[in-house]
Amino acid sequence: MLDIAFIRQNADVVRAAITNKRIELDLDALLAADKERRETIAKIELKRARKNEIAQLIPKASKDDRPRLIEEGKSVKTELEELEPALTQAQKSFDDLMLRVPSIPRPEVPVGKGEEDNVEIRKVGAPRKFDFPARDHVQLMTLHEMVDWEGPRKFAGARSYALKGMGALLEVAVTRLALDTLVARGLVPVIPPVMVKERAMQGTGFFPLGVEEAYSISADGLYLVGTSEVPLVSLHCDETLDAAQLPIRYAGMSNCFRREAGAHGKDTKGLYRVHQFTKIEQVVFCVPDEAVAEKEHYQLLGNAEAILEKLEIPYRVAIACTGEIGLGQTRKHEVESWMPGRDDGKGAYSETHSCSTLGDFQARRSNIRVRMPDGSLSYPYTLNNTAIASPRILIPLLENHQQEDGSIVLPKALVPYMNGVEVLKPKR
RNA sequence: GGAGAGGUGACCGAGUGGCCGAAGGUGCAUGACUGGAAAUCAUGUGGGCGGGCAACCGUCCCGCGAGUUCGAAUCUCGCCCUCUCCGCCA
Repeated sequence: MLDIAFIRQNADVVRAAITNKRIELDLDALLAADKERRETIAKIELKRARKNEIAQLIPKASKDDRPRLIEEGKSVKTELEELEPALTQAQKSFDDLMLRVPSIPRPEVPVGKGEEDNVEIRKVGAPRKFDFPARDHVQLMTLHEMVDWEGPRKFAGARSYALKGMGALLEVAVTRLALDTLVARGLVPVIPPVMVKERAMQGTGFFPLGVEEAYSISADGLYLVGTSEVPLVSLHCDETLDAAQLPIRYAGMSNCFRREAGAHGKDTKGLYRVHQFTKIEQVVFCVPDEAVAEKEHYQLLGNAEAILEKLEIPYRVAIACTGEIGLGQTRKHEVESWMPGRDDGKGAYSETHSCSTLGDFQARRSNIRVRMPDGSLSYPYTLNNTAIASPRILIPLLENHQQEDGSIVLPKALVPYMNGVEVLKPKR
């Protein structure tokens, strides 16, 4: 959410952000609703002032004056009752529109429509050249009996799966490796609720635009989160943090649930796009200072890269263009891991991490404030980045480390987490 | 799920219809006192929204939402949350 005063004074900037982020929103409707709302407030407050005045006069008034005042009180009350619905309505449409106003992309974010307009920043590690026909993760996982593809589809539907055997152990291993890496770097591990109220989804910017993407538990009015960013940020909703306690850095671990509405037929093969997965997510609250946020952002990015390096997976980093960044994000870097089996075996870099700065967008929506050293109140900035998401990360892990006979040589850093197993041998 | 208790400012806690944005205390800030500190004394000490360059003014907020009333922290109804006991249970 943006400050309405900022929107009024910088309508052009906001308009550009709406266009560039490809958001559907009529800014003029918002400005009109704002005007309407303020004018109505002015009218109503005048009446309320009179109402309060009368109420104070009555106990002091003489017996003769009393009936007259009570009568006036009654009529003011009636007048107020006539005015108030207009305010409620104006406020409601104002609020609805405000929730759809995007944050302003930072200057370094390239303007663009889609993925093809993202700008690569660097490549780390070279894609491996195979001197044998490389298998994709579906073949490898089948060979190793790491996953049950068929069973779950009978009782849980499309895009469901069950990791088993070494597949299950690998997920535990990579998540623990990621978590340990973050803890060593000072993040506080958190296992938060994954069922949350609407306000958390709204507070973090996923609602109202993303309602279709979330599973809802209607009996209890709850939603399953698509990332632990939602509960982690919400942990501090309605709080006033002290600047001295910032930055707060969390490493959340949770299952994530996504309906993948609108992705029908896309990435249906394998474990790239699934409804339920496990993710370690980094979330940071910092003081509202661009330089500080900048530092935190690159630190989060660095953490993710460190994990990929431990897993010996080649990757590249790109900055996402305006059309690819979310409503609240002011800047997003994507880390794309090399997946040899993608693109019909030609291999491709594909997203495994996403590192975002949101400015005070989420803090405003979630009512999280910070008391600055000078005593003033402000909104903290929030940032987040994936540390690891599985099973997606298993795709590059298996595909990059496969041998001709189908065995997998595990990266050294992972071996302790696999109880000393260095090579996974195919079962078939 | 059943029975009961409770939700007031940073915290504790008073307040059962007008003089309550809210006593008192604690904490905090500033000043006085002190060599310095403690203690003491004095003063100050919430937020949202609207208006205003500002000083400031108005309005709203005593868990949330409706209602009664000229007037609600105080009365009524619904909801949420916390705690205790019982039941159930990984």
